[in-house]
Amino acid sequence: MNKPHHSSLAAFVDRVHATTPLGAADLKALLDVPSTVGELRKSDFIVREDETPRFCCVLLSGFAIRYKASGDGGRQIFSIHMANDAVGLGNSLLSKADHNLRMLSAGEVAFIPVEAIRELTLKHPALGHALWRETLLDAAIFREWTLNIGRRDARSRIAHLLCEFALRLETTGLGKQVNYELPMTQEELSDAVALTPIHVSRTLKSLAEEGYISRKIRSIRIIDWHGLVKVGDFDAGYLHRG
Amino acid sequence: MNKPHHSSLAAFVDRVHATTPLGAADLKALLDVPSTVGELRKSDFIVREDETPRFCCVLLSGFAIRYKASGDGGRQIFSIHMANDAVGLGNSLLSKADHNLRMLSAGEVAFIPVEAIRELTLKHPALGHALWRETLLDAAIFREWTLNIGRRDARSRIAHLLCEFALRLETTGLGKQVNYELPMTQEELSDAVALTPIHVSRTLKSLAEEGYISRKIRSIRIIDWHGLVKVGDFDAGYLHRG
DNA sequence: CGGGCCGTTGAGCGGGCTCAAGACATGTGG
DNA sequence: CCACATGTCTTGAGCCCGCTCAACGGCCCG
Repeated sequence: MNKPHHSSLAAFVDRVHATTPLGAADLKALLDVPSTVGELRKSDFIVREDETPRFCCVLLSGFAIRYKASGDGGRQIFSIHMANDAVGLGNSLLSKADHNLRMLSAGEVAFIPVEAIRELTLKHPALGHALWRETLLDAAIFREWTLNIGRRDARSRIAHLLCEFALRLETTGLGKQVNYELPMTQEELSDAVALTPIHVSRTLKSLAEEGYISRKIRSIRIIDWHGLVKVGDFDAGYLHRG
Repeated sequence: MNKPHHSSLAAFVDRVHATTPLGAADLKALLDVPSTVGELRKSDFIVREDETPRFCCVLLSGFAIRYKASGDGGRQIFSIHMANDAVGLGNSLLSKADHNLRMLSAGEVAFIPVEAIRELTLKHPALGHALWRETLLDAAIFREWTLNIGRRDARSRIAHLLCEFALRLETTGLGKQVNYELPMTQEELSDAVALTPIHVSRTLKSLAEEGYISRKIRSIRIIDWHGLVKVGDFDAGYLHRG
């Protein structure tokens, strides 16, 4: 977390503008919001549960997860974030973080003080509206995630996650839809889909044997996209992609 | 959905003001937002998936649920709403509803046109901020809900839901913490905790046999609050109650 | 070459599901 | 008031998906 950096948010601003068109003044204000860029390492915390969040962050590179632990040590991952996602908007406006936000890989993060966000939304209502919508899009993805965990079996859950990840990576320009690198271990995957790592391993294997995917370590290649979509009960509508 | 009604939002406005203090002008603006009150019956839809939401609503009485169905007919309930909850804020700012919003019981609903909400937030940034926070509080509850489904066993899931409901009913003045009416069938309960209705029945029975609760039809009495809290791995922090 | 991770595989168990029937409520019309 | 229908809750019996425990193999990095 060192030098102030102004151009780093450009890609993020573009994305917000694409989902919620903004005026020039609003765009400039968002682009010029004070922020510091930090290089985080794998497993670093961005926000820890019960802390008072002081920053809201934009992920510039790398991957991050949001999660919470249950009393008996179980962990549930709520979302996986990638470049140009605003993470911790949800946490930062509340006085106390209710979940953890942590790097899945090494990466760069732009830290924006919460007061700056607050000031921004009060001076630029349209911008407040746009950021609000940003958190709502996030919530829509999260609802599908919950449906996935609650009402689908292991095969569908994993297939669904693979489809979602493929599309989200592609929309942010981080990989080809049918061939990408999963930035997490099977244990982390299991915490995302609420299964055992062992069962994740077996399920991935069977998806490969049935010809839906092939894989080398964490590199996923989707061989039968339509088949995988069907297995995963996947309907991209909830991603609200243009 | 008939006569305009101005005082009906008073309790809702009070609640927003309590969680996010607002100035007099903002309070008045929110209180005077155009709305129509409708009497809905049990099972009526407020918003249906894939529709374009035209209203955002405040529940004045009765109970409502948000849910989504999976391809094979499974249903996942995401939240249960009660009096003075703003429902459909999350849906209404997006162009297409990604989930269903439906009455669990008969009740009154105040419908606020989405354009009115938009206008309100642009003219009164502090109000926009407050409503945004309202949706974030909702999201915090939802995360715990997902953790519940993903990482706890049947006993804990149901105990947790009973605890959450007890506290939320009490904070909105709808019942005593240890003695209240569950406004839903066991089948609906099962869609909330991602179990089978049969297993819900058995689990409720065993919670009763072990002395945590007693029940008559859908009337729940919590006998051992601390015990139930422990079984449910319940920590009220996520409710962000003052 | 040794020590961590990580992923794979096997064997056995068990929590929650399925299928099916019966017991209770509630409401409706006669 | 009863007869009946419908929806809800309960109980039983058996099975299977996913979990647990445990061992092994591959890979990376010192």
